[in-house]
Amino acid sequence: MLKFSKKADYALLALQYMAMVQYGINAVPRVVNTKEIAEEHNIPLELLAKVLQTLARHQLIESHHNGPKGGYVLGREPKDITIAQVLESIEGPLGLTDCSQEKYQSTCDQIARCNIRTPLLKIQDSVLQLLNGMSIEDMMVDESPFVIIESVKPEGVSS
Amino acid sequence: MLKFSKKADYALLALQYMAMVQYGINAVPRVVNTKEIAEEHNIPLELLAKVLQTLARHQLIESHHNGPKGGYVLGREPKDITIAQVLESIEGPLGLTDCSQEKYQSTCDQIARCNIRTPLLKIQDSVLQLLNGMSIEDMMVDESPFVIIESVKPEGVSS
DNA sequence: CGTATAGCAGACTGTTTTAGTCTCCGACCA
DNA sequence: TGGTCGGAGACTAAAACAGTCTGCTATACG
Repeated sequence: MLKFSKKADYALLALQYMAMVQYGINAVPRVVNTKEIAEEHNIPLELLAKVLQTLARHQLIESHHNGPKGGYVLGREPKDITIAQVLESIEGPLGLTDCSQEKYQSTCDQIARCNIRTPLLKIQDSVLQLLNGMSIEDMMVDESPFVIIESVKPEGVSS
Repeated sequence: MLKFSKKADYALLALQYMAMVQYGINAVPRVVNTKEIAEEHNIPLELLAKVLQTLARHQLIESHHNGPKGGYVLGREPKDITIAQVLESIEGPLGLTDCSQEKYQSTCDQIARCNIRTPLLKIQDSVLQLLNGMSIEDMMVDESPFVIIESVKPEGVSS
């Protein structure tokens, strides 16, 4: 179903929150800690903690390891944190198939006669481009200017 | 990682194969059975059987329930079978988050203060549009005209 | 000081999903 | 009438996911 994991959702929520605190209108930039975000968004504290640690390891956020006043701030401007980067930090390199990573090609039993690899890689590249074209900044608007994109379904899939 | 399931991969492989048999250059249209596809692509027979049954239930393919001469043919022209339709048949309605399906919104603990729903739905719509814009027909070319799309990565994610 | 609070790291657990198997059924053709 | 096909469901093993717990180090503050 191409679904994001909970961890990815939490990461995006947290980053959006931090962006609002630091760069939002009338914002008073400050360090935010895990607990604050967890309570704000009703996220299991320890799980969010792991997510934020991962984001810090990937330099999307900066940790201020300062005891009771510790916490995190964004590692760069919201516009420079793309959705793709967040997903890759949390879920690892993203690819529609295993064979999009060189090192896993050998594990595919179908590769010998696989005729769908190239078109699939093409799709994957478009998805990646899409996810890299959107950043945390785009998530900071209250009422996102929702562009109604006509879903081009030649024929519906009967259920 | 946004990966397709094995079943989805198998479905696409099978559909591409059937399309080549029926509509390929110099093709002699005929019914193909599960075994043939499984051997051709080195796919576990019984698993592929389930996949094809699902595709038949969704009318993407037609089953010819005719004993030893039974098998499947495409339910419509390759250009009218989009990747999105295949995925939805196999993996159910696709959405980046649970809350993209109305019925599951109530199960989300974050929805009260969720600021990322709208932008996420926007991304999802684009992905859907992408997957609906590509069909089995596009997978029939031997050397797919791979369009080099510059991956727009503002800044890399350090590992 | 020393204690409470913050992040860091990894082991651990329960649940769900995925991949794959097995069995039995009904239809059909020869 | 037996062998071969699709249809359907139960079943199992393994991996992924979500969440928890425990112990560690650093630091602010009283």
